[in-house]
Amino acid sequence: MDSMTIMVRKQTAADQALRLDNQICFAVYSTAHAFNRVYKPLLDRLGLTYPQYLVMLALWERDDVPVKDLGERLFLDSGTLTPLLKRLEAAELIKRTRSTEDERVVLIALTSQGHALREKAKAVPQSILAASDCTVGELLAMKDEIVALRDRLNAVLGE
Amino acid sequence: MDSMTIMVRKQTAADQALRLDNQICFAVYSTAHAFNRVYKPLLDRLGLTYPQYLVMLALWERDDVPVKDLGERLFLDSGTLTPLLKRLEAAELIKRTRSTEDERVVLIALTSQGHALREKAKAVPQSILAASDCTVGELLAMKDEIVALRDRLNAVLGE
DNA sequence: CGCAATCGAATTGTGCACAATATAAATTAT
DNA sequence: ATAATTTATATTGTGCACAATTCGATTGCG
Repeated sequence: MDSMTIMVRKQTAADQALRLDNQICFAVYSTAHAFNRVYKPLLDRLGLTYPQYLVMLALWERDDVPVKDLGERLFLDSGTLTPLLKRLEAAELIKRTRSTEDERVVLIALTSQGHALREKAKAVPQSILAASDCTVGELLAMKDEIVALRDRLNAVLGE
Repeated sequence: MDSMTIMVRKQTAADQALRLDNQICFAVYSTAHAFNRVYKPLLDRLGLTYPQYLVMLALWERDDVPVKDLGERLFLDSGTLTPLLKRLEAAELIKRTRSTEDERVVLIALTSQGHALREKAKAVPQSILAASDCTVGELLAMKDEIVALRDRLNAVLGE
């Protein structure tokens, strides 16, 4: 009966551990979807998807950069970025040009329309802040915790 | 010059607000990807993707449930779940059967292999906990904050 | 110098994620 | 009971996301 009790306790601990890890990862996963759904109607007006919006945000801070650079800033690879960037080029928000110095790299630059879209995009953040129903301070604190977690996870991936 | 100063200040505030909201949503978005990448090698051994793993976790807690139920628990719709569940059925982890009481609903039940996979899955959470490099308490606190944020976002979507 | 190794993008194939639509079954209203 | 509406799932089309592979350009090493 002792050994049986121990077995039952071990199973319970494993179950709870599994449940815990799931809850945290699932919390992040489902919150990302929730954000996406809140952003969607706002970004529809700009003609952007959320990943495209992220790319534009990155480019508004610094453009004329290689695809590789964008990928490192956004944690995305060329398999994701290449078709996305082609769609942004088709929408005439960016221009893709091969570097003359190194023919392997493709430089991404904003068009005048791409720059102009920044003004319209300024309406977006207030709506999100309102939807989150948090103070700026609370969100900043959460962000720092989440980023710290992300960076530890990414550190494990880099061995 | 006064009016110009005001304009400049307004622009700076808008820029910062936009940057802030971006950082929080992007933090969640990029952390979800980081989790996915950490899970992948572990779940490969089980023959599951991360969304499939979430479905299995939900079913291990309660199965013989309609697709609708799963969708509500995971915040996913039938367009996502139907093909995913068909793949799990092809892998012989679940069985999909029309309810006899209400022919509209499809009930999802675990097969014996589906139940059995639970034992192998218990190896997963420890690795994730180790990768996160956090204490259980820290992760629980973060989870609660993130879930609270998610629920507020979802509340806005439901009007 | 020449050639292997590396590098940056692009391509291919699989699997979500969701909007919009379709369809069949059940419920409600008339 | 028949029509209109609602409900649960399935289908279609678009757009990520990433592993694996390919390809041309560049770098390094002997």
